[in-house]
Parts: sequence; C-alpha cells; structure tokens
Amino acid sequence: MENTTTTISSDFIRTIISEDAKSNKNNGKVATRFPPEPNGFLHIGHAKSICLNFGIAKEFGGTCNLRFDDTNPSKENVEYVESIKKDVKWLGFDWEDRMFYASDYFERIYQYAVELIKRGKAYVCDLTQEQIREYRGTLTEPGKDSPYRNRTIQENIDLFERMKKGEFPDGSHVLRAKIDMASPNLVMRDPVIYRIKHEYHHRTKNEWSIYPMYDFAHCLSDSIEGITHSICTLEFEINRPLYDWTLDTLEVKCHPKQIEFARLNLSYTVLSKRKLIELVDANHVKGWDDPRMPTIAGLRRRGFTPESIRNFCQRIGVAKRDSLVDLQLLEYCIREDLNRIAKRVMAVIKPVRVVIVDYPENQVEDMEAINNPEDPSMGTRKVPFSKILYLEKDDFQENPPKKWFRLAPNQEVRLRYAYYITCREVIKDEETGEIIELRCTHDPETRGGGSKDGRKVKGTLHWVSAQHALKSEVRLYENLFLKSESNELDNDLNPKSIEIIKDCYVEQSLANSKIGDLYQFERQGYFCVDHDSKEDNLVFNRTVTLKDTWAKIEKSQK
RNA sequence: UGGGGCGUCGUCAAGCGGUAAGACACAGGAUUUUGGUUCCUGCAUUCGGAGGUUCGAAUCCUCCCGCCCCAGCCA
Repeated sequence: MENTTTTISSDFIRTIISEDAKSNKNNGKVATRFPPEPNGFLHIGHAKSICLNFGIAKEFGGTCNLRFDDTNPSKENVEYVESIKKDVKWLGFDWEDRMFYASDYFERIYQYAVELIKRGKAYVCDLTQEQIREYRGTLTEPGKDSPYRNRTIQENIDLFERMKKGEFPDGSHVLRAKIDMASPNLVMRDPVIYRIKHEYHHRTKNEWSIYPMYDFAHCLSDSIEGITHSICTLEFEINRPLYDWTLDTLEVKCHPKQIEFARLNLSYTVLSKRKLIELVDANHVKGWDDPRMPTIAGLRRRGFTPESIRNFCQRIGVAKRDSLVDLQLLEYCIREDLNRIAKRVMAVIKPVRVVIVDYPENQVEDMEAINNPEDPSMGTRKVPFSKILYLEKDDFQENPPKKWFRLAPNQEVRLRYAYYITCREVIKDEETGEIIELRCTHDPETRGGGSKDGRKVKGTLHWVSAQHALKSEVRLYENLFLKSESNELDNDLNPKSIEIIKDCYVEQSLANSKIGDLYQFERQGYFCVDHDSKEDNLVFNRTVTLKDTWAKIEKSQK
C-alpha cells in the first residue's frame, strides 16, 4: 500500500503500544483487530478505526485481524459481511489469512461460560427482563441480588446445558456473571452474559439456541486470537472493568489491554448506525452506497479515493476528547488527491448556445488541450472546435457586477485552448425573456488561447462544440444535512442534497470513459462516472466542487 | 444527586515543569490560458475558571464550572 504522507503520527495509543513494545511486553509482539458487527455498512468513522488498527499493526511489525462480531443473529447478515470485506480491502488494508468470526468461537466461549459457573462466578437467572431492570437499581441506588443468585453450581450447570439444548423459550432464562449488585458501575451489577435466542444465525445456522453477549464474547475472542491491544471507542470505557474481570476470573493466558479513543463525528452528516439504517430504510437516500452517504461505499461511488480517506484519517488524529471534524477537511483531502491524478476535461453543465458569427460554417479545428497541468506525463488531447458551441449559462451576465471577468456584452474572454471571443448580441425568447443564444465574434490571431500582442484577457471559459459534444447526465451533491451537528432525519435533511441535470454536454473524449473514472471538469469540480452510466447516457457524480474564490467575492459584494 | 471520561485558536491537534508545533478554515498579497493549483504573509502574551506550589506552570496541588458515556436479554 502506498502512502505519500510520511509524517510520523504519534498519538496516545501509539505511545502506549510503543512503550509496551519497548519493555518487551507480549514478547514485543503487537496484535490488533478490527471487529465490526455485520449489521450495517462501514462508514468514515469505521475508516478511522481501520486506519488505526491496521496502521498500528503495520508500523509495529505486527498483525491486524478482521473479526466479525456476530453474536446477535437478529441483526446480522451476510450481505453486510461481504460489504465490509469489500470496503476494508478497497481502503487498502489486508488481513491476509486472518479473517475470523466471533461465531467461530461459540463452542469455546460456551466452555468458558461453563468454567465460570464451575468457579462459582456465574448463575442462571429466571427473572424477566423487566425484573432484571428493577433489580439492577439506578445510577444512584445500588441494585439487589437476584433470588436465583445462589443456586448451586450443579443446578446452574444443568440449567445452562438445558438452555443450550433449547429446552426453554426465549427470555425465560439468562446466564449472569456473579459480580456485585452494589457496584457503582452498572455494567458490573451481575451482567447478562448469555441469552436464549431461537434464531437462525448466518453462519452457525440453527446450531445454537443461546448466544453470548458482547461483553463476554468480545474479550474472549480477543484473548483467543492473541490480541495484545484491543482498541475501541470511548463508550466502552465503562465496560473495561468487565472485560478485565472476565479474563482475570477465567485466568486465561492472553489478557489484551483495552484502550479507548473518541469516535469520529463529521459536520453536516450523521455517523450513527441507527440513523444511517434509518436513512436507507426510509428511502431518504437510494441505498447504502448513495453518493450522499458517509459510508465507505457511498464515498467510493461519490468519487473519493482510498488514499484521500486514509489521509483524512491521519490528519484528524486520535485522542480521547469528543470532537466534531469539519467536513471541509475531508473535502480538502479529496481535492488534494484528485488535483494530482484527475484528468482535466471540459463539460458544460447548464448550457447556453453560442454562435461564433465570423467563424466559417463547416470548419472544425482540433485544439490541443493539456490533460493535467500537475502531471505532464498525462499528455495532451485534441478537442474539436466549431462555429456553434455551448458555454456555461452562468458564465454570461448581461449586467455584470464589479470584478466580473467572464462573458458580458462587448467583453472579451478567452475560450480555453481556443480563441478570444467577444459577445456582440444577446438573443432572447420573446415571451419569456430567457437568453437562448449569444452571438460572438472571435479573433483568429488568438488560436490556442494566446495573443501575440500580449493583450490581457481576464477570464478563461470552458466550452464544448455543439456538434461534437456528448449529451449526458450530471448529479450534483450537497451536504446531506443542514446543520453542522445533532442532525435529525425529520427536520434537518437538506432538500437540495441532490440535483440531477440531464441536459449537460461533455467533450467528445469522454465517450470511452469507464465506470469509476475520475475527472476534473475544468473550473467546476471533480466528477466520477457513476455505475448507472451507459454508453448512450453517461452519468457523472460530482465528488466535490473546486474551490470557488469568485463565489466568495460575490458573496462579500452582497 | 453514583461511577467513568474529557476540557489548548472557528475546527481538529501537538505539548508530559523551561516560557504555546502543525493541519483545515479564515484574511491579505504574488504567479496563473482553470477566479483551480502553487507560493508568500497574517491568524492563541495564552491553554474551562479561581487559588496555591515553584526562579519558572498548559504541564504539579486544591476547589469550582462545563461537556460526554452508563440503568439492552444491542454492540
């Protein structure tokens, strides 16, 4: 995997790990894991975790496992497993032969539960869900012991075995760790570690009627895999005592160190799985890979590169304080990458017909255009020029404001790689007053876009030749949400998050573009070919606009 | 009101007792056949607040204030 940024990032997690490595803890080995639950698509927040876990493993010469935390069959399925694998790979990371599932360990985890019972540290409880809640107490009051807390070991073993055999209905019994109902940490008040679920599991099928809870399965899975550092997000900090209690009580050989960091929040979007699922289910977006989604699949379809996302993850850093990262940083990262690699091309999104009145009727000239000024090795291409063109409607104003460099009556501008032209006449629809055609003259001495007399032309406009251009569809995206934070699906969705424009014209050379190809439409932004694109109807997604200094000037003039 | 965590520029984020890195954003200016890119310049006398220790504190101590997480048989 290439990485052009060589900055050595040092965050508190890397500091801890490097100290452990130096003191030869775990024999100097470093083993991490990325443990998604396959109940949704990965998003940019997961990318932060992926970059962290795989990144650390690589930096310390260790390993990072991919492990599906599939302990709840009611929420998980294979579609999500496949999407997660695809996304991690696409981001540029490799778990080699280390792809695991918590469900791989169900038998061992079960045996650990039996062991816990034998050590007098777990019991089968018959309280209902509501009763368990009541017995748990509150934040300020201690809980009270379950009447089933002191069953004999034999009784517990028998009951737990019958739970496993499927003799009891869902919800009738649970296995609980016997810890301390008065603990100020609610997680430690005899947490449920196994529940009955007569449910089909996407991997173990109908083999199990009981499934371990996260707190029990996760630490043991880590331990089984020989993980040295178990990195998770802040909300699990409160679960750490239970993580440690379980491994200590069972006296396992491998006891990983859990370290928590702050999850990513990004402005103008949502990153909670609940809200993301809701967006998809309520059809606010067209699926998990809708280009407006902050999912890896959405970003990929939008035109983001893995490199730009990795770079973003490096720039945001890792710490323990809650934060809200500015979406503009993500945009900066993708512009930075695309500026380097995207082929320049001309496309007119909102066209106005322009006739060069003094240009020969049937003449066509091939103008030479540079493919990428940042990378001369990308070469040049020919762009056909002729008498009738399309220009961007917004590049003309009849009564231009101050500092307007673009086309206006009697104002000369340069057509990129072509000629200087001057607008002589504005043709309007007699009824609507809408501008339907601009008539311009050109200076034949300026072929290619330069003049011998050194005369200055302030504006340079993109254009396409009407008879050569390809009619195509462009989808413009804006932020999915209106507010920088705390967005709710009911009121805060941006109604203008997508604008589909069907009558766009792109230059001829785009005819053989392929799905996923990335371009810069000069002066407008970066675009990629969507997978809805067909040979006779090209579809482009706008990844991000170019920085627009004029828009700022215009805004400040108002 | 119990417990756990966190507070350094608009947003991220270094800093770990020796006198506030960097990035994004923002504001100027230069170059430019993309009002793009690039390049300069500016942008925290101050680190949630108040005391204290010290020759010296963002860093140590005390108290206070604010924000986040926990009462799923979710993860």
